[in-house]
Amino acid sequence: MADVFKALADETRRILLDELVERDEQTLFELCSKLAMKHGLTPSRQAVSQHLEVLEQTGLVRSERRGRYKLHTIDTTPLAQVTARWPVRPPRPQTP
Amino acid sequence: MADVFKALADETRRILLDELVERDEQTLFELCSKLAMKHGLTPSRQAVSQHLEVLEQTGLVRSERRGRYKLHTIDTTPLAQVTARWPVRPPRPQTP
DNA sequence: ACGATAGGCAAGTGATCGCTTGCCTGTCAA
DNA sequence: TTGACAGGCAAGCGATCACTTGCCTATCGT
Repeated sequence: MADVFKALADETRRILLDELVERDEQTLFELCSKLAMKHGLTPSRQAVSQHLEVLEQTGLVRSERRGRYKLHTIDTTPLAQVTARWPVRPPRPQTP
Repeated sequence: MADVFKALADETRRILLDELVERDEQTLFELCSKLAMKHGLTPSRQAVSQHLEVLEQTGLVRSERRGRYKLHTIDTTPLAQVTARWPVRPPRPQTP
C-alpha cells in the first residue's frame, strides 16, 4: 500500500494515469507522444518506461504483450484504499 | 494538489493522519509518543515537526496555537481530489 | 534477409527527501 | 524570577528518486 502513494507522488506518473483513464491499451510510444503534445513534457523513452514500471508494481497499471507492442491499462482499484483509510468528512470549524 | 500526493508518500505522515483521525487537537509531543508507543517509530521531535509542517502546507492538517501548545487537527477535504481525478471503476478483465 | 520499429537492461548523475544536531524563543508554574 | 516545558530555526548528511546515456533483444514489414 505504501507503494501506491509513492507512485502517485510524481506528476508525470499522474499524467500517465490521466491518459490511461481516457483510453486503455496504449503503448509506451503513444504515451510518450501524449506527454509531449498535450502536456509539454519531454522525458526520454526510458524515463517513461520506468514510470510505467513503477505504476505496474503498485497494481495501478497492468500490461500485456501483444507482438512487439506492450499495451498498458489502468486499474483504479488500489485507489479505493486511499479514501477508505481516511474517510472524507467535513472539517472541524476553525476557532481563530 | 501535487503536494497532497507527496505528503501522503511518507509512512510516518500517514500514521500521523491516522492518529489525528482518532483524535483532534493533539500536540507535537502527544503525536511523538503515539508514534513510539503504538507504532514503534522513534524519529526525533524535529522530524515529526517537519512532517506536520508538510501536512499543514497541503491543507491536510490545520493547527492552532493555544498558549505554549500547538494543537493539530486533520482536514480530509483535500483527499477528495484524489478519487475525483481517477474515479474508482471495475478493472478491465485480464486477457491472458 | 534486412532494416525499421517497439521495448529492455544497467550504470551513472544531480536533485530532492527524511532526518539529525545544536541552539534559540516563548510560555507556564513554583 | 527562575527553571522546566513546548516548540521553532537552520545547517549538514546520507539515502532515495527521476532521469539520462549507451547498448542490446525481439518483432514486424518489405
